[in-house]
Amino acid sequence: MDEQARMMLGHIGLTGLPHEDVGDPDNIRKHHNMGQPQQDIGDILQQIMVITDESLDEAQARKHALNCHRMKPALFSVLCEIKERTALSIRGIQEEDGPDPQIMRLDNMLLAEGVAGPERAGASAAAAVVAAAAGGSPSEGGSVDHSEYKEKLAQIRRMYHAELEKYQQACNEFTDHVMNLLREQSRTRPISPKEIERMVGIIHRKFSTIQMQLKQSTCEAVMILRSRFLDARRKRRNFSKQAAEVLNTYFYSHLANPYPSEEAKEDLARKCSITVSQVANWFGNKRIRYKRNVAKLQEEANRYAVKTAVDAASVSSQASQANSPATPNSGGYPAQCYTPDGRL
DNA sequence: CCCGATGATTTTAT
DNA sequence: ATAAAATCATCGGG
Repeated sequence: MDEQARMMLGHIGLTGLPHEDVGDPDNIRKHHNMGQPQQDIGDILQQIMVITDESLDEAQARKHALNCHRMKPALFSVLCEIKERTALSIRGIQEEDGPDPQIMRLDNMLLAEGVAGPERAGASAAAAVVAAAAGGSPSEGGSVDHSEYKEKLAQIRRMYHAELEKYQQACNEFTDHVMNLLREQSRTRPISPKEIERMVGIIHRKFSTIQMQLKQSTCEAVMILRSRFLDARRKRRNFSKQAAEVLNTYFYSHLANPYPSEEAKEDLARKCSITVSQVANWFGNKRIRYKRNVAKLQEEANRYAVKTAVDAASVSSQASQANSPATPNSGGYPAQCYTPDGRL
């Protein structure tokens, strides 16, 4: 972890001390016009530079030595000045910390699915979702089918929470460590609380991207589980013969406008022992499939009409003028098409 | 086991 | 919000 912390500090440049500036004593003298022997400053700087490469115990001793060095206050002020000059470029980095729509989306989904949120309440919420998704089973034993689903969902939730806690803990640990490190270092170089805060923000963002991956994969797992157990297509049963009879009767007697009102749908649902949404599904399917069939059959009729017309024409080729209208379409056979009329 | 029928869901357009 | 269209997944007969 120490190694990581050091690397992170180095990468992010939170030190605020570009190496070129620090490593060059002449540069410092330019900034700070003091006639000290550059040997001293160079020595101190050298120690600072190597200190991060040492083990913690070793570094502890060195740090102590540095802190007691007679040049320390002067160096500190030099560092302050250098930092002041470089501060502008650091300020240039925009914080830009939005609520992140991606993670919000995932959070909402997990919450809705009952993976996140309270322990038991989550299960009931999920059950509610299940019931809603099923569109209200007619009389099917609902909870029986969902026991396995709920079990697996709980399993996912446990895993999710365990991982989340692990990440949280690691994040806190790491943050603490970095903050301690920065506080420690603030004795020898200028680090404002605001910068520490910024560092914490950076760390949290890093960890939150990891968290997002966790949430992403959890969402994926839940969706797979959902489709595996909850998709009503997987346990569909055909309606009874008489139900089909009732529905077809209504459809064909309202062929001009086969859009039953809400009331009519309720009536049909009652007669067929199915739900209103099932009635709506049925009519949706029926309309499109009837239309498709009509279109298909009509096209077929047209094809054959064309063919017979062509045949007839070629047979009676000696005839001076073809008297046929040459428009063999208009297969008015299933003329009862509901589409042309306005529906609304 | 193949294939069309069929109920349900998802996507698209208005 | 609603319906059409596309698609999915199962059923049921050959």
